Amino acid sequence: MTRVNHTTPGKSSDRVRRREPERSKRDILTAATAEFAAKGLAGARVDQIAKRARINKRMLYQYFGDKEALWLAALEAAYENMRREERLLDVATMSPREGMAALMRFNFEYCSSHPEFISLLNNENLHKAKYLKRSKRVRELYSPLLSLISDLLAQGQRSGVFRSGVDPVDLYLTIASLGYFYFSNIHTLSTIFGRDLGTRASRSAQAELFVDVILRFLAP
Amino acid sequence: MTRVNHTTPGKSSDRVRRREPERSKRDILTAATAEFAAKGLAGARVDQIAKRARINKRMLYQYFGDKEALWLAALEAAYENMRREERLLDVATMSPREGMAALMRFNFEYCSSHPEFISLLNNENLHKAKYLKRSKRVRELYSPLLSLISDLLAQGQRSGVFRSGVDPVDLYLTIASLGYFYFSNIHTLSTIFGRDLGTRASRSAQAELFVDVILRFLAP
Amino acid sequence: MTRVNHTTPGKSSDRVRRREPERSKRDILTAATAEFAAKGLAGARVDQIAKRARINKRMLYQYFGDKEALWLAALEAAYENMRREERLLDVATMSPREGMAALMRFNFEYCSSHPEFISLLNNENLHKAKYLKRSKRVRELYSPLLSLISDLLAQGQRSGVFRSGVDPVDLYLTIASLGYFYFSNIHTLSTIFGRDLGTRASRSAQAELFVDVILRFLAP
Amino acid sequence: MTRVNHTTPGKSSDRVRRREPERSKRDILTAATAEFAAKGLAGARVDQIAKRARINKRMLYQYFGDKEALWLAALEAAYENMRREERLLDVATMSPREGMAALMRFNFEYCSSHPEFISLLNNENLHKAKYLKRSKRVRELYSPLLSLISDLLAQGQRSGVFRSGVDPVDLYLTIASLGYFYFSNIHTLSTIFGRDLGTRASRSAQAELFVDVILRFLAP
DNA sequence: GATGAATGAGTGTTCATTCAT
DNA sequence: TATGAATGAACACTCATTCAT
Repeated sequence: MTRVNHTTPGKSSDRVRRREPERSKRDILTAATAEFAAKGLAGARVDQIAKRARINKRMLYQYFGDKEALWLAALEAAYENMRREERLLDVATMSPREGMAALMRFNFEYCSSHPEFISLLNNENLHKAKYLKRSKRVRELYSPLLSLISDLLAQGQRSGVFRSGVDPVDLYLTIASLGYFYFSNIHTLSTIFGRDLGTRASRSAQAELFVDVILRFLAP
Repeated sequence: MTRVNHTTPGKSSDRVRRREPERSKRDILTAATAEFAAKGLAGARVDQIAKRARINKRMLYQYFGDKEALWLAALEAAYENMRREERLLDVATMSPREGMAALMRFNFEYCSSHPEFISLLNNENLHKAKYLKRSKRVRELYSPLLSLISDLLAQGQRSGVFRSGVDPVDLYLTIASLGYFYFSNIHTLSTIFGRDLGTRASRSAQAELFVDVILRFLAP
Repeated sequence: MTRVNHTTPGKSSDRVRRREPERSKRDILTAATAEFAAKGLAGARVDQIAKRARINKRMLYQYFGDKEALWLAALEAAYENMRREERLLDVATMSPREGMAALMRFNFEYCSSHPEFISLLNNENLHKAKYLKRSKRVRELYSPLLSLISDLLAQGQRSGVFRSGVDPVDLYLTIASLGYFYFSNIHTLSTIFGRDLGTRASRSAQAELFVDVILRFLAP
Repeated sequence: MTRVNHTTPGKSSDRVRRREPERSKRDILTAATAEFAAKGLAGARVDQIAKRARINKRMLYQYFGDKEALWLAALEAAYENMRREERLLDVATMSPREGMAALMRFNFEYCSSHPEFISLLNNENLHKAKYLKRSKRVRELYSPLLSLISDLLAQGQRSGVFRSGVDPVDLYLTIASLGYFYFSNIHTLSTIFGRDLGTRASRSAQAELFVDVILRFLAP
């Protein structure tokens, strides 16, 4: 019944992980993202998140407060990750048409390879953005993106490849729509149309179609 | 132990409704649609559905089997309602450009006025269309719609207002994307952009923008 | 919605059975016996009994009162049926040893072919004979049986084939034990011994063994 | 909302028991055995078991899985307890006749003092040994018992006190029948014969009668 | 007499969260 | 810091019984 613990704190070979709060936190967030994405906020199970993260449930509450706060943390991380990768595109160095095409393709492909992003956003909208409204960070992420689109639009107009009169927010919404919807509804659409929309060929053709939609919309 | 019933026999507005199975069934489906749309499949509460429908919970199980079967019934009804209203547009009698614009506007406005449709579809996709796959009816609803789009496209090509080479399914996906995404993500987008995208003015402007996107895409 | 009923009461070809209360009652009792025997009093479902009997549930309550009264009715019927068949043996005309052997074999075989008898008795004992105590009829059934055993014993003692000093109730309990236990516990015993005790060969050998036990017990 | 705890920390008789999983498990099993024995599997209430065990219902599911697994655990424990006590008899050191008499008496008395054993077995047979079939442990308990009976039989035959030609399994079934039936049906039998079969005098006389039955059966 | 829709009190089971160790 | 046993409130689902028609 008595348990003697011979491990020395700091020893990396400890069977029980100790004093690695940052790693524990990251593991929890990764596990939470997977669980929330797979089952939604209501369907996700705190026990399952703790098990996936291989941490004790108590830690989860210690680090994040409660399930809802953990949800917000996962949501913020999803937004940040998306925008971070988007920034890496370095669209500013491209030609206006190439830049717009790259933005469209990135949005489409990111949605394809990050279903958790779509799932978290859909569920957050189910809750009328209740949790996102508490976030101070996410709103700031969109300002640089809209600036970038504005710059591309202005540059394209000057060089005559884009028409004038297109609002950057309108354009962003159009790009986002085309990128998001296909994967948000891929399971119902595949079922209804009787074919798998997730194959590489389908996705690739669809991406180019949507690039075409955008460029025709912007054409003078 | 004694139960006093103050209702008058024969009065149709009795608080306790009896012997009206069809009405009970309809009430359950209406209540279920509202509850599922508001909270998702996992978040919805059977007790709450029964209370909203003003029926005994037992009836719900008698008529629909279980929560999941009720979910599928609500989902099927949502699809059918959408396609039924769409058919009432009578697009076939319009000019090709008017018809396409009407389809785009209808999709956008239906999503606007039927948030439950979006919510149910999103949640069904969270479950990878598990329940929709059991449905025999929904798949049949899309065939007439695609025929209609094909006819409009062909007619527009013959009269020179549309270019050739546009696939009907691609076009449908584009229309659906633009109609769906805006309202699917309206809460997060409103939060991020700091303004209410749900106002009449916003919606109206957005609808015309998306009609423009579609017509430019189809233009020769 | 309106339903016109053209059937005349008394017509035997009615789709809906009418005015056959005795048959309905018998059907209910048969169905109840099967359901109670299969699942016990607590596990049996009134809905299932009504469905098996092909009658409306309301009839069941009309004829029998409630589930517990129906249980007692089934229990009484089981006892009566057993003793009725036993009387048909006409043991009184046999020699003492043949008569005792016949009683033993009958008990064993009746338990074999009427598992519902065992099941109902076991369940009634689970309830500490709570329902049987309300019965006025069952107690009377045993008096003739004990008289019969007494007569056989006396006759056998006079003719020298049985020893004296054997109490009729003791003997009855011994016979009943050997007949009952094997089939009451046939599933657990078959599982533990790894062989099916329900085969015709097993049963037949066992019956003769138990006849032997009884006759050796009675032998001078 | 506020919760007042009047218990003194450190006192071992705390009303709220904590951190004693083994004791909790044992308490659950004890409570389950009592509840199952009193009401059968279908009639037993998980709530009641939790209340009797003075544990939270959740623990019951944590430790045993579900009601049916708990049933099997109680059933296995009942078998093991019976065979464990039987082994303590140390029959092997007795004379053959004394040994057989001791086995018969033990079986009879164990059934008398452990009505839960009979009740659990009866209910398991109602379910056609569905749960016992999943058990790997119970089958092993019977092998030593049959060996013991075989040894006693052989020894008694060599010393001339038993006849030959008696099968150990047949003998075991006879002993078990005589021990089991009387108590399995004690309530219905007491009701029918109009006297309490559970008195010390009745039981004692009955035990000796059944010992007599066995010894006469084995006599040369 | 006969129907089956309707009911309220429960039934087994699960959950997010807390607390003694 | 870390553990996992413990909790109470709910959850989906079921039941014997009643009642309007």
